[in-house]
Amino acid sequence: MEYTIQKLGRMAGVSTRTLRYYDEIGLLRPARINSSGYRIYGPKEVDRLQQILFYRELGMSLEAIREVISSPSFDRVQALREHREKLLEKRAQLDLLLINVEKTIEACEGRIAMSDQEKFIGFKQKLVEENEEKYGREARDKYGDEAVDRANRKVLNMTKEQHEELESLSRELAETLRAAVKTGDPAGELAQKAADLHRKWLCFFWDEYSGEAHAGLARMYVEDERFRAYYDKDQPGTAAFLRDAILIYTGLKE
Amino acid sequence: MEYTIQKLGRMAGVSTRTLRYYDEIGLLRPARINSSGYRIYGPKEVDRLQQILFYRELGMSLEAIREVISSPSFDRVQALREHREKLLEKRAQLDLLLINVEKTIEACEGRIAMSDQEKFIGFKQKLVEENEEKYGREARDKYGDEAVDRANRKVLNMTKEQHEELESLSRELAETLRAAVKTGDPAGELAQKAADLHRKWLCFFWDEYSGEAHAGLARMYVEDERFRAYYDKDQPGTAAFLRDAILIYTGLKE
DNA sequence: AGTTGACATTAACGTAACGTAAAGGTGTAA
DNA sequence: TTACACCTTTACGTTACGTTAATGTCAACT
Repeated sequence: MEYTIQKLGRMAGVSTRTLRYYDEIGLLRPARINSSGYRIYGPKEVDRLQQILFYRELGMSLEAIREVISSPSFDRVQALREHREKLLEKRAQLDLLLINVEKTIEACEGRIAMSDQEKFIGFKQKLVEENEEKYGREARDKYGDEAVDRANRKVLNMTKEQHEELESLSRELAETLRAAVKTGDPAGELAQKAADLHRKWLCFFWDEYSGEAHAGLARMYVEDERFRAYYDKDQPGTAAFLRDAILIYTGLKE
Repeated sequence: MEYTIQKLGRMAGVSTRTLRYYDEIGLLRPARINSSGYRIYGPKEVDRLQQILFYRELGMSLEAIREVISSPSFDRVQALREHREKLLEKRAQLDLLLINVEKTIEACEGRIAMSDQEKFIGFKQKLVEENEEKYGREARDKYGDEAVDRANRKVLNMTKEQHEELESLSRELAETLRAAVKTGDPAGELAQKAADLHRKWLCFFWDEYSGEAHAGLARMYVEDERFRAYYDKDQPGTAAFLRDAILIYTGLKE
């Protein structure tokens, strides 16, 4: 099956300008040019465009997309599996946003209170997106001078190191918490380590740490059933366990 | 609670540059400037930023956001309810994309066939987004000269009229189909009207209509259990009913 | 045979929403 | 007092296209 630029655009839901731009930057070249200079796209281009749109949907830059799908080691099925994972992550984040908006409505109506922290839960998807952009380049640069370059510099929001630390911190927290819940003892070593990791994680966003605020957030995790359902979805009771651990950690257990 | 620019940025997950930009364009002004010229944000600004981020998440332009939330008739709770609806739509579209990626994986592995149309299911969210941008302005312009202006012009992808026609067509199709399913007769008048509406809807994207392709798409809706589950989610049996109606409509019932 | 009107082309300037860098003032902890 | 993380304004750069202009192509109607 062959398509002119408009037909392909209509089918895929993109403008002709977009397709010409993709041609211009070498991201998606037409299969051939007919005698009148028209761009003609074939089945291979259709599939490539689909791949491009998947990556675009996940917030990757066109430059990075081109590097990835033009790589000789590019594995289409593998890429699709990764898309699936990323789309699932995105949906989880969307669910958080939905909880957020529902809670905000109730807060507006004065039925519940809401901390400033809570008001921004679910907006952090950027962390995922930025991640992707960098991984594409890093693979090519093989952790070259860019890493060394940025190492000695401060960046506005977060340096790459901070970002990576945050990622590994999140993972460590999740693992520790999972193990701690199994012990069943919120005063135990593992649980207290989890509370400490949670404090460190918070300090990435807060920068004025107080035990009261920490404990307040912990209570909030549990008191609102919708958030609790989200946090408990892997292991029931996790939110309550973390709250108890934090209350002990901060010495505010009353 | 008061925040400096960086603290607010960290909490909300946006850069300081973004906050300064929002100040510059009058979208989010700080509560006050302290004696050193520092921007200080208060609780009202926190809430306003949250609103801005909700709208931004839904793809609205900053200009349109400002118009909406600065309007004297702006109702915060009403806006939040709309956010909820839009977020739910977005999640539904994400689910379609997930089905798409899963089907594509199977198609890559040669287990199933996939039409070119199917490959782009779930990428149409732009229709929703563009919609929003315009509604914001239209409310202000009161369908002024812009409508007249664009009326006589051809637009690359779709004119506003085409877009609106598509929207109303989609609604009409959904309603007709819902009523037709209740009759239970795919050869009946309502069902055939639904099939005709579906053909018109298709012609917005296809532009080369053929009964075979139409029937092929109809079969596809039903044969794949995942798509079927999606289309049947309001009323079970809808997909199969539509397929039967289309097979009769195209005279290709074999 | 001419005209219309939807399609296609290149070229080039415009735009949104910031990123990034430069040059410098502020606040506090060592 | 020196370091260093914070703040400021100014200004140019970037991405991913939108938009306009000027022009060629093609099938259909008159």
